[in-house]
Amino acid sequence: MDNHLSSVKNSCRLLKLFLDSEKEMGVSELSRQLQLSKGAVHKLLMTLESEGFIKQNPANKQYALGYTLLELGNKVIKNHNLADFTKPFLQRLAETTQELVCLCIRDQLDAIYVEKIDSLHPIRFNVEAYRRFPLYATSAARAILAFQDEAFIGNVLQEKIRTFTPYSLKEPEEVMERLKRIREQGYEISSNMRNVGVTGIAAPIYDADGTVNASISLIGPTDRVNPSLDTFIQLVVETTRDISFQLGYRNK
Amino acid sequence: MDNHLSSVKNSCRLLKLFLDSEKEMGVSELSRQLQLSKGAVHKLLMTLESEGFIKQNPANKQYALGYTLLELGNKVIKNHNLADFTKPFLQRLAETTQELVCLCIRDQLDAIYVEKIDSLHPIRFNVEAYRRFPLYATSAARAILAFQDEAFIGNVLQEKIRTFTPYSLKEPEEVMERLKRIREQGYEISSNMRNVGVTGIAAPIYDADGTVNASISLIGPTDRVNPSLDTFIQLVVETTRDISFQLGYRNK
DNA sequence: TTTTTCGTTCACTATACATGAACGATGTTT
DNA sequence: AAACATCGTTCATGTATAGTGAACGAAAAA
Repeated sequence: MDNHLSSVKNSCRLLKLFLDSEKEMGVSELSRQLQLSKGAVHKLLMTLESEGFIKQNPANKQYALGYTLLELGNKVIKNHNLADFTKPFLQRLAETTQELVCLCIRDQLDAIYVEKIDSLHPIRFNVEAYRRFPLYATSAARAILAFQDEAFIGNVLQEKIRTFTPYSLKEPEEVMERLKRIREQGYEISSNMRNVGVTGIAAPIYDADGTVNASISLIGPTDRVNPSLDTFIQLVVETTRDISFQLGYRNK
Repeated sequence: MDNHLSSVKNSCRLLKLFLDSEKEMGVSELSRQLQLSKGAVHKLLMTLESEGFIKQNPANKQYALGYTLLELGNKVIKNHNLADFTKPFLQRLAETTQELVCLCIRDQLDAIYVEKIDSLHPIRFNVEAYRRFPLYATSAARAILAFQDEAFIGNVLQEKIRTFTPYSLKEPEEVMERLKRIREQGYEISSNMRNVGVTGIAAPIYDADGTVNASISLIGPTDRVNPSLDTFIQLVVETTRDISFQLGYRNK
């Protein structure tokens, strides 16, 4: 808060408000949520609109996100060569297992699915790509979190833990225990924690220097995943091992 | 420039610089391009980074776009229901023609492809989605531009015209003439103007109130498009007519 | 080694920003 | 229809803040 540009910070916060809103928003609503005067919000919007970051609907004077953000977001993926690089591996894994396969990365204190191959089963589970979620929440995320240093894990777990189902992990200690098991066995498997009836299998991707900032996970209905559990685990682990090797990681 | 927030404007300009850069950028380079002091740029970057809009590579201290922009960009598509709505129409058109089919929209003074179905031919042409380009540059864009009011068209054509091939339109008068023909025949067809050896066929989508802000285009190698030209034109025009009708547009 | 260029920090002053009230327009309630 | 509420937008004002430019150590280039 100290050496930050307040109006820039406000504009960032304003833009992010649209992430959790399904509709357009007006000056008054934004000013309430940001706790800023209407005049200030209006000026923010005018500036952002002139740069294409915001778009006003002439019909109802309400505001929405602008297409320049689409350009910028697309550029982020392009810059992220890990997604390109791992795509063939994901495709092969998806083909042999016929289940949803995702590439998950860490960004700051959050996890994001940046690539996925959908299952072709008529009954299939889906995840939301490009949207942040907590690093303790899914198997893919925990497969990354497990290999961060202690201080970082402490940081993540000190915020109030969000639960998604009655089976979600609730206490930091539960998560810590799970992370320990992930480190021991090299992969994570969990059911019902993010969505009931859904099982995920995930394993970490190592960089050349041995750090973990990404993982691959296989996600599907528990009924269908369980019968092939051992094969699926092996396939996921092998895939991440291959990728890590290609990235220059050499397990002693 | 008057009632705009300068630091917000600077931050927007800074972010956009990354669109035309293939690599990460440092404080000095950004400060040169923005004509701002290094100190100011550094403070901008610190603020943007704290909000996830920018990411610093610890290895070389260079900066790149952050994943929050990925979230925001994705939200823009979700909000844009025209893309969802037209997708089935696009898919049908792509299936019958086996060529690249795109949905193009207008945003301010630019055009953007917001949806596309790739051709399955081994030899196929591709376009860059989610990236702005001038409204006079492609058949899809001109199919939109032709139906804007005169003042707007004048605005677009008064900026220096960018050419992409030796066959691109160079003079405002040439464009105007072409737009007239589009209005007369209801569709646009052009070859070699954006890419040599490529032909595009495009027709406008009308809103319920009769305004045009989107178009559909079929794009492919001239050798393959020409033999079926008349059928393709008819199919494109019919598709846009169907969509316009569904949107509530009633041609007298 | 020397020299340049880098990212980062800091004190300082002009100025640009957030405020809060007032405006007309729009839409809701009585 | 009339009264009311709420909307987006505008504006003058005083203060907090943004941009400057020099100085720093670190890292690369010569």
